Amino acid sequence: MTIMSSENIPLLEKENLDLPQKRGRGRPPKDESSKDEGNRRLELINCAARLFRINGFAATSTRDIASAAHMHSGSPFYHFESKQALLFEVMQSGMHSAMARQNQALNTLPRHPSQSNAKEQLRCLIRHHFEVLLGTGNDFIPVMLYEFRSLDTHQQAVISQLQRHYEAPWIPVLNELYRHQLLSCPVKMARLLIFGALNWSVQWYSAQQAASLDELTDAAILLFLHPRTPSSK
Amino acid sequence: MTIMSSENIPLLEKENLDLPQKRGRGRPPKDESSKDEGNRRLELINCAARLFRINGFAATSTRDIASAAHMHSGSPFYHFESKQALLFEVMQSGMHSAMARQNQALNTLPRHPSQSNAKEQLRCLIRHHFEVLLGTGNDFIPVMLYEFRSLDTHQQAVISQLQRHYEAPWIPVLNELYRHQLLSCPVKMARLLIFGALNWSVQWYSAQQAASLDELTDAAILLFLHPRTPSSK
DNA sequence: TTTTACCAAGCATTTGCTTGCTTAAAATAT
DNA sequence: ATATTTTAAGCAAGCAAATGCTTGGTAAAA
Repeated sequence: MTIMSSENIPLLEKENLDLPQKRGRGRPPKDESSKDEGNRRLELINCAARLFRINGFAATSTRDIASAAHMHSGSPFYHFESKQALLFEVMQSGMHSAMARQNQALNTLPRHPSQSNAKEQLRCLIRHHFEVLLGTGNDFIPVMLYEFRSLDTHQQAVISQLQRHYEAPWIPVLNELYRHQLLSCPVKMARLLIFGALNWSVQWYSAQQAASLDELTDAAILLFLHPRTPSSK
Repeated sequence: MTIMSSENIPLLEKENLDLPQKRGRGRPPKDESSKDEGNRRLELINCAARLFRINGFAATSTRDIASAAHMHSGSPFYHFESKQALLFEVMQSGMHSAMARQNQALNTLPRHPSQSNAKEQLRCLIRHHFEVLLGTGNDFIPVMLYEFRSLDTHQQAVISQLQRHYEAPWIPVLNELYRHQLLSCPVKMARLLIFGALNWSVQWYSAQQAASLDELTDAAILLFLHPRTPSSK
């Protein structure tokens, strides 16, 4: 972003003069559901995630982020020690949220109903991953996928660890499918290629005009899984 | 990159004082194979491609590029009107080169040997695409894939057009495979998912330690294509 | 009175790009 | 063959804007 001369946010500055709270200076009221912990901080993370996703990390200035959160240019550095630390927080909170929701999605599946529900488990994992990648307001994971190199080596190690945790539930499922010959490609390679196919969707998917996430999931299953019994159906 | 105080390239400045040609000022000799057209300009494109790939477009300064090409900070602007124009050139020349080599690769295939060599054609296309993505010194296409948003709308349209040309030969091949039920997923979706799986490899592939490009190609074929005849062996 | 959450102002770099000049090879004229 | 002009390629210096971040203050809630 360019073309903005020093400290703007001009509209809000004028508009809110007569509003009761002005949402600016001073300690915020502790009212409303008590857990106010990091309310403004969270807003910064959300705004940063959106801007990082749209413009990329290096092309987004801390002034852009502050402005999107209706702050002045120096204020984000009260909440985060650096721009890079903010990026790191975006990725970390995105991963934790994604992992929590993945486990939740897996738990809704019927509990070990005999052997080969591996296919249904894969469908569930893929469907949820599309949600994480393409769902509205889910900017965190795309940022993680496309701005990994902007982290320092230590931060990269932490995120890699989280990614390994996220992918862990996929491995036994893929192994099972390989055992039953629904998957012909060795599991290690299959995992890399499948995640690639899914992750790349953030490049071309647009909510309007394109297929639904369910249809995407069906297509992916058709592409990756080979129906072993020609006698079926 | 940072930490370098004004106009450096200090080593070359001193070292080459007594060398005959100093490779700097003045018109370059027209010798050697006559076609010298844009020799220095080409060097800039190569250096820019490498740096853009490693650090990203926004995180690479024009000073970094100049320095990598052993020039001073303003000199690239003799050859290119802007940093963005240089990015555009990187992508364009990368696409033209990739398209030329793709056609060349397809032409080495045996000419229409009866019907179903579609599988061999797909293998050829995938193998070549891996080469384009992962071959040594091929920074151009990865830059195109990951820095598309840094172009303006007109440039994006031009590159999209080139991409459509590049993907054109894939479509009849995929249609043929779908007709023969070697591919179960509708062609349009299959194309998007397959390119995703391949393109994503630039994120994880490393020449040492990993598989060869041939092995990658085999794995991809195994994942995407369903062997229709269980009797075939 | 302490703490939280910010604002106001600005500093030090970095960055994209410009301007004016220089050098040496190539083209042309003598 | 020599002298002159032209041109490709770049250097040297720097400007204006943008950027990451710091410092000192301040209002309000606890």
